[in-house]
Amino acid sequence: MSIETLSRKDQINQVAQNLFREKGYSATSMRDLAKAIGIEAASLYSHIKSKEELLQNICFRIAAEFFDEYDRVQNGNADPKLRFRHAVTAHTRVVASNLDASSVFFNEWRHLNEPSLSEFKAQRAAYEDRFKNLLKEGIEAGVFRKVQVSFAMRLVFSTLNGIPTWYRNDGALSPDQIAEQIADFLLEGLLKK
Amino acid sequence: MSIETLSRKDQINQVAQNLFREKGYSATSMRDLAKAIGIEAASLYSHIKSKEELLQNICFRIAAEFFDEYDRVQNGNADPKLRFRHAVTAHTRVVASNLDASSVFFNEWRHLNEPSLSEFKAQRAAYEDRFKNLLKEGIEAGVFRKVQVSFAMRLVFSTLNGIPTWYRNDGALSPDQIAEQIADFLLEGLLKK
DNA sequence: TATCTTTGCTAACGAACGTTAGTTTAAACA
DNA sequence: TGTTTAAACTAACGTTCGTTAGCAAAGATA
Repeated sequence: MSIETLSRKDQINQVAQNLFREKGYSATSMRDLAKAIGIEAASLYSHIKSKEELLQNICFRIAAEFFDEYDRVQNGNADPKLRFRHAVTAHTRVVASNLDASSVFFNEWRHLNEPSLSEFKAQRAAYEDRFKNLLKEGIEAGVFRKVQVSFAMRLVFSTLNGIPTWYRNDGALSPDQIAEQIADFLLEGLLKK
Repeated sequence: MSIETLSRKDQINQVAQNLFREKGYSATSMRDLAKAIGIEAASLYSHIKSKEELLQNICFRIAAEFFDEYDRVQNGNADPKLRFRHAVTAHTRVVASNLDASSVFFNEWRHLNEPSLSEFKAQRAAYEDRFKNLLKEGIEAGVFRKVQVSFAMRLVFSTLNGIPTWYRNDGALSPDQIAEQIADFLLEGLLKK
């Protein structure tokens, strides 16, 4: 969907995602946002309630995408290695296909106020727990090395959540391609066997 | 060195590191900073030139630490695997021992103005090149899998630069300990061999 | 065409921003 | 002790902030 066919409200959300990512939430003024769209700052308020509402929408929409994509690829039948791979590739695809929103999700969530802030943290913790369980199952099945589950989960998410710092979705590598390569990297490591 | 024995200027830098990390550079006001120290905002300017000078000092001091620690552990004699391990553990130690400054270095550098911004990017690129070369040597020596060097470097730094999002230097795990474990993770991967 | 609703505008509010000027206090030194 | 210097203070500057009020234009509906 090109940007011209979006409703103004959707357009505001999309441009806000991009500006919040590039400049940060606090350093992005409503006048910056309005100017990027081509209207006056006050006109934004015909479509949105507040600046923070924009941040909330961005953070919780992409959070829902993470959950949805995870649930879609976890049918519960596969072995631990494959289930972990599916989770990693699902997460990677969501990030790589939504670079602006993901960046905001990873870096700007702290500017949420209560009660959104607590809700955000709760959802994130629940999502992280799913990956911890996958790691635990892999270790118990003897497929993964005996690493600390919580520690490994943090390293995995560090790797995945850094994607927006370097990946450009410009056709050179598709989201699906980097998803598979990142899964290989996490599972196999750098060393040749 | 406890915070009481610091010069006021060093104290300002230290508190600024912490606030810039916790709230972000733009969301941290000079009044916030002054209040955390226990003086008035205007009094800060007896010791510093500007808010941006604080950011510059933080970013370039930790950048120098990265280079220094890298150079210290690279004597050039070791094999590719060990040289890579030394680079990773050196980087990790600097991050884990300077969580506030590292966070600012990773996340707030974009608020630098020219010419500091270009200088920052140049230094970072030079540092990243050292890791790319280590990866290239490891692949050519047949020790590392044949991955894209630039891609692997990005994944490595994503893993390392995410440390401040989860690590607390509270004695449970020392910087040296996580450095070794992270190096294992990057080299060996999750799968049991 | 007449009416209603949506979407934009200009103007402005009160608050917070980084920073400067000018002054007072405290510390260091003669 | 008297003098100099460093480091704090109060007050305020011009700017920008998110947001609101009130009004005009444009589009949809009757």
